[in-house]
Amino acid sequence: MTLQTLRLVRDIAHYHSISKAARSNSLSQSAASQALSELERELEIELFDRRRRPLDITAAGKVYLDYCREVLRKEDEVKASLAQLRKHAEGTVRVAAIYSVGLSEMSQIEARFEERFPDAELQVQYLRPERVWEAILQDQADLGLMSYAESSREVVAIPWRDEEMVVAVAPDHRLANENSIPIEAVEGEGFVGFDEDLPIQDRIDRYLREHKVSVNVTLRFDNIEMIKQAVAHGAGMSIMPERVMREDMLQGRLVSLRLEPAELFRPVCIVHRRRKVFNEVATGLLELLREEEKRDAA
Amino acid sequence: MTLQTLRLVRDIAHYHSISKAARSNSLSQSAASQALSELERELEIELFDRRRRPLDITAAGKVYLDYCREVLRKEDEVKASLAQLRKHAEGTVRVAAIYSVGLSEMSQIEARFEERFPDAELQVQYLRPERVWEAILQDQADLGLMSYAESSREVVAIPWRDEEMVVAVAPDHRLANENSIPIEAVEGEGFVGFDEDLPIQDRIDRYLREHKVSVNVTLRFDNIEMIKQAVAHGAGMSIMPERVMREDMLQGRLVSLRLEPAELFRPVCIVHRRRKVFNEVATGLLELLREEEKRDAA
DNA sequence: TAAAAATACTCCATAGGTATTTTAT
DNA sequence: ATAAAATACCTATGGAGTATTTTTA
Repeated sequence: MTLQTLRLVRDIAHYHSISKAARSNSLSQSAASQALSELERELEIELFDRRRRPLDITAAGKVYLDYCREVLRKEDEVKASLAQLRKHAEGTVRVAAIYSVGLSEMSQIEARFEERFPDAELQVQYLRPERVWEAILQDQADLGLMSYAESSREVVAIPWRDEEMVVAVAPDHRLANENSIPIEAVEGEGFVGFDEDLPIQDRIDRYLREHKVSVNVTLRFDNIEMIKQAVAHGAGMSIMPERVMREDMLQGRLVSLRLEPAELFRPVCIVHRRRKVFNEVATGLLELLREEEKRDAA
Repeated sequence: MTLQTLRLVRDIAHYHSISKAARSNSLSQSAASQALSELERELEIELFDRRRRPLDITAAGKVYLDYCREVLRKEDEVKASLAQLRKHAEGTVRVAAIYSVGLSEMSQIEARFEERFPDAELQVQYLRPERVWEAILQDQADLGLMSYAESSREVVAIPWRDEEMVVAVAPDHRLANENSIPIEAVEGEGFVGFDEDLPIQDRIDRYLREHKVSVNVTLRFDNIEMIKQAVAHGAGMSIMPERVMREDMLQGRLVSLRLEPAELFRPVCIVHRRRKVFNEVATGLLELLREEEKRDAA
C-alpha cells in the first residue's frame, strides 16, 4: 500500500469515477480498479458502492477519505519543508576558524565568495583551536581553519599557508626602528609568550634553542590577542605571525621586525572530516581558499 | 514507498539503530537499511547521520519524523474507526416496513431476533409503501416489508404471507354481532375505502365486482390507520386485513366479520435489492421471517 | 576488535499494463 | 447500446532475503 493509493482514493471520491481518477494519476483504469480493490481487501471494508453509477462513497469511504486528505496535506507540508532544508543545505557552507586567522582576512574571502556565489550563504564562526577541531569532528562546520593541525583518522588537514613569524614590539621599544634583526639580538630580552603546551610556543622554543638564544619570559597567554595587548602595553617583545599584527601595525600599536634567519613559520591548515561529502558551495569555497593561498604566495 | 517505511523511520529514530528498528518491524537489517536509503534517495535528503554511532537524526530527519508520527497516529485512528464501522455493518440489519405490518407484529419478531442474535442490532423504520421501495433501491435498508410488491430489474420481491381480508365495522354497527357475513350482505353499505390508485383498493373493487356487489363509498384514505379511525367513528364499514385490526378488536374499537367466500387476501412481500450481499444477521433475519410465516400459516 | 551499516547478488511478490468480460444505466 | 468497472493474464520493478564487505567506535 503506497501513498499513491491515498491520492487515488481521494480522486475517485472527487470524480465519482475510477477511470477519471486513474487518468488524473497517469494510471490505467485497470490499475486503479485493482489498487482500490486491493486496498478494500486490506481494510476489509468497501469504500465505494459499485452498484450505482456514478460511483457512490460509503460511510467507511468517507472516514477513509478524511484520512487520505489529511495525510496528503501533511505530505505536501513535509515535502515543502524538506525542499527548504535541501535548498539551505545546498546553498550554505559553515566555516570554523581560529580567531587569529583574522577578521579582515576573512572579510576579503567572504567578499570574493559573495561575488562568485551570490545566492549562497557563508557562515563563519570564530573559535578557540580545540573548539574548531571539535566543530569539524561533530560536523557542526564543513571546513575549519586552524594552525598546527595534523590529519587524524577522522579529520584531514590540508596545508593552506605558512605565515612568517616576526618579532613584535611596542612602538616605543628600543628596537622599534629596526626593519629586521638577527635572532641573536633577542638574547635576554623581556618576552611575552604563549602557554607552554601550545604547539606554537613549542616551535618558538625550538627555534630559539637551535640558535642558542634564551629570553626572559615575563608573561604567558593562550591566545595572540592577549599577547598583542601585553606587548603594546610594554610587557616586552614577542614572536608571532606577521599577518595577525598587520592591523595593529597600521594603527601604530605594534611594530614588526623581521627575524634573521627567517626559518620560523606558523602553518595554517584547512581541516575537514574524512569522506565528507561537500555541497557545491563548500567545494567552491575550498577552491577559493586555495586560490587565495596561491595569490598570497606570489 | 509504503507506510511500513514510516514506521521504520519512527523506530530508527527511537532506537538510534537500524538493526533494532528492523527487528521490531520483523525485517532483516539489510531490508531496513535499503528501505531507509531508498526513502532518502526519493526525498533527496539524509534523515540520519550515518557517520556517528549510535545513529544521529538530522534536521531533515526531525521534520520527517514528525510527519511519520502524525501519519501513523492518523492511521491508527482510521483503522479503529473502520473496525467499528465493520463491526456495526456486520452486526446490523436495517428493515423498512410499511406501517400496516404492525408494531406489535414487529415487536414479536424483534424479540425472537434479539434472542437469536444477542449482539446484533435490528433497525426498523416504518414508512409509506413508496418510501419502502425507495429505501431498498437506494440501499438505505437491507430488507423491506410491503404489500402488493412485484419484482423488478433491481428489486426482488419474495412472497411472505397472505393476510386474510375481512370486513371492519364499529362495535355499534348493525352487523357487529355477526361472526361472518356473505359478501352479498355489504350491498349498498356505507363504505370507507382506500385511494383508488392503490393496489389494495383495486383488488377490493375487483372482488366486489366479481360478486356483483356495489358499495356506497363515503370516504377514501391512503392508509389503513385513517380508515380504521373513520370506521370506528361510524363512517361506515371497510375491508382490510384482519391482522392489522387485532389490536383494535381487543380494545373494542372495531369488530371484524369474516367474508364469505374468503377469497380476498393482501399479499405482503419481503423485498431486497438484487444481488444484495447480506451480512450474517440479515441472512438470519430473513430466515426468521420465513419461519414466522410458516408458524403463522400453521 | 567487535558491532553495526552498507552493499552485491538473488528471488519473487505485486503493481501495472493490455485485452476482454461483466455490469449499470 | 454504451460507458464504466472488473477480471484474466502477463511483465517488470522493487522489496526483501542471505552472504559479504565496509565503517565506526
